[in-house]
Amino acid sequence: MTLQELKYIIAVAESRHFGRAAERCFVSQPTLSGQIKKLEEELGVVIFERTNRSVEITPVGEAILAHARQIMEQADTIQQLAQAQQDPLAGPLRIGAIPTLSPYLMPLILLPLTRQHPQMKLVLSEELTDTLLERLRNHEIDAALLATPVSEGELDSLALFDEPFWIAYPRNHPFYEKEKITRRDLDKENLLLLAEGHCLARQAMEVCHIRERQRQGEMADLRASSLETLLQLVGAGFGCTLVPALAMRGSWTTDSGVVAQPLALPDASRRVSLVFRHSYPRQRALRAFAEVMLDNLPNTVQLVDPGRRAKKKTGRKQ
Amino acid sequence: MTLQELKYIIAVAESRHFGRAAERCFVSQPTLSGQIKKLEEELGVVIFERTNRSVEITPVGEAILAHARQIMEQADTIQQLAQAQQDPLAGPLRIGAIPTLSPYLMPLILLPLTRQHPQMKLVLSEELTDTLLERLRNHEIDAALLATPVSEGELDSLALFDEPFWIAYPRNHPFYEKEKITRRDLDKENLLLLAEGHCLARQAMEVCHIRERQRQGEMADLRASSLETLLQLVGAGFGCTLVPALAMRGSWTTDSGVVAQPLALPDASRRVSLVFRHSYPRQRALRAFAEVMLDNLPNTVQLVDPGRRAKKKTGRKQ
DNA sequence: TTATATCGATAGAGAAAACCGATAGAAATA
DNA sequence: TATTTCTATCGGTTTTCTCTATCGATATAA
Repeated sequence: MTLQELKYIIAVAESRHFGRAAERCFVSQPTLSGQIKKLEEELGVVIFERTNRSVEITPVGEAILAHARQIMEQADTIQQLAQAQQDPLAGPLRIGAIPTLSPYLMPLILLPLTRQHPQMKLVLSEELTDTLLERLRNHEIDAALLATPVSEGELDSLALFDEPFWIAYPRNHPFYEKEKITRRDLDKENLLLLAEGHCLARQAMEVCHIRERQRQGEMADLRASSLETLLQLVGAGFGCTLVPALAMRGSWTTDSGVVAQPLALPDASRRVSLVFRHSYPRQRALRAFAEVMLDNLPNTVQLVDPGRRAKKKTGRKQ
Repeated sequence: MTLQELKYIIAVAESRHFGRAAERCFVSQPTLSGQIKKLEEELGVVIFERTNRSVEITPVGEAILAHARQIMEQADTIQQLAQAQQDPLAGPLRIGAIPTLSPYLMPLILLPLTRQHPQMKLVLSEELTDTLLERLRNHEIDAALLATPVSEGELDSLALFDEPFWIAYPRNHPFYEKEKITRRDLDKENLLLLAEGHCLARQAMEVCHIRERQRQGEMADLRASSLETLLQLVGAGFGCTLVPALAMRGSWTTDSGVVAQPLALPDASRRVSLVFRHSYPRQRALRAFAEVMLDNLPNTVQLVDPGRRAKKKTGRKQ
């Protein structure tokens, strides 16, 4: 049995004429006759009772026809499903992001995204890097916004931007007087860190040349579970900390006694990338998503493609 | 899209392994890979996301799969429909019969039929010859029991038996004294006839050498609408009439003052045949039906195949 | 009755496809 | 590094589908 054969019997049943049915199916009449005969032989059933001047469907034929119509309907639905999917942006895109990035980046891009790609739907999740990588491998999410590099064989990543780390300290702190804060300044400080598992904690230690062991002894009991908590701790005078630039776009200085200022260190930043499975089929959708992100980032971050901002402006003028 | 391709994606989805799926479909792995790739290209959609060590179905693939399963289910149903139909006796057989035959023949065969072919279902109808022929042409019935010959190009007929005409007359009629009734006797009689349209009326006139015109003038007002009525008229003394042998198997003589006796005329009979469309596909079912009929006829009729009764008896002894 | 037209079935040839075995290529495992 | 395990790819073969041309039967028209 073939979908084609079912199409043929539907055509014959509706036109009650082999010639016209063949025409409707864009095949010759012998082709159609042959195929129907083949189907009838395969099923061992006569579907059409035909003489030279009449084609009538048998009772079994009628029953078969009903199912054939349903099959063709289902097949149509499959075609339509595929068609709807053709727009690579359509269909929900499941994106995960790390907690030190998601709450500050997503608000910047959600509105522009719905403006530029109204058909695109996002399903967001916020998890630690390791969890995101596992969900990525399990096909539970389509892509993740991470601080890279991450070592994963079957994952590809698209580098988006470098996000500098700022130093946050209480207003009564000596840093408040300084214009430039160097690494030597940092070495003397009590650096507050995020809880285990946050990549930002490890990166902050690297920037400040703090070794794991040294840290553990010192202040294992003072690790915050979120950036917001961390800044509360800073405001309460427990120390200072490194925060990613995007988290500092509010008016933290005036509100809570916490001052943030850029670090005068060349490598005090993290590279944010969009990570996805090497075999992921809708990479065009991901790229469109990334484009919108890059077009809506503040100047506090440096795009990996430095020519991008210029391009964007000239693009708008044309 | 092909039913085969849908089978393939179902197999891959269920085994999550191209090699094993191919094995399950009795094809080689390259064949299956190629077919799935072709389907994906045709739909413009990736159904399976595959790496060297994992095969995962995409969300669209999942949706397509659901419909594919429904399609295969419908296809299975078609196969089963055809299978059930394979028994040519199964499925209702729509049989029409003329009114002068049906009430006397059918009671003889219904019981033996259900005994011999329990799966066979009959749908009976009783109409005049012309109506039956038209319903036959319109595919509203599958076969008709008629007095033949009937001139119809696209119809075939299977001759069953010759049913003699008997003469029925009131008990006080001079025929009661006679042992043999010849055509010369008939000529003098007032012959009652069935209403227009009954083939029996025409046949009776032919047997008695009555011409149409002559008849019309004489007794246009005395034509019965059924054999029962006709016999009532005979009993009431309005004349005598010809009745087919099967209608005379009861005890008419004693009950109603009507006497029936065979005619001593060689051609005073009608040939009863099973008539069906030349293109009718279930002729084996008809033949089985005819066999049961022939095996259960009384000796008052002559089978067309004279060796039949003997065969039947020897058959039972073995 | 004889020509003409219509319709489905059939025959033979050509084109398309499905399929297979062998093998490449990539990744994990030993 | 060698081996194993997968899927993808490559030629070549076989099957199937499709075509044109034609037959045979029937109905219509002359």
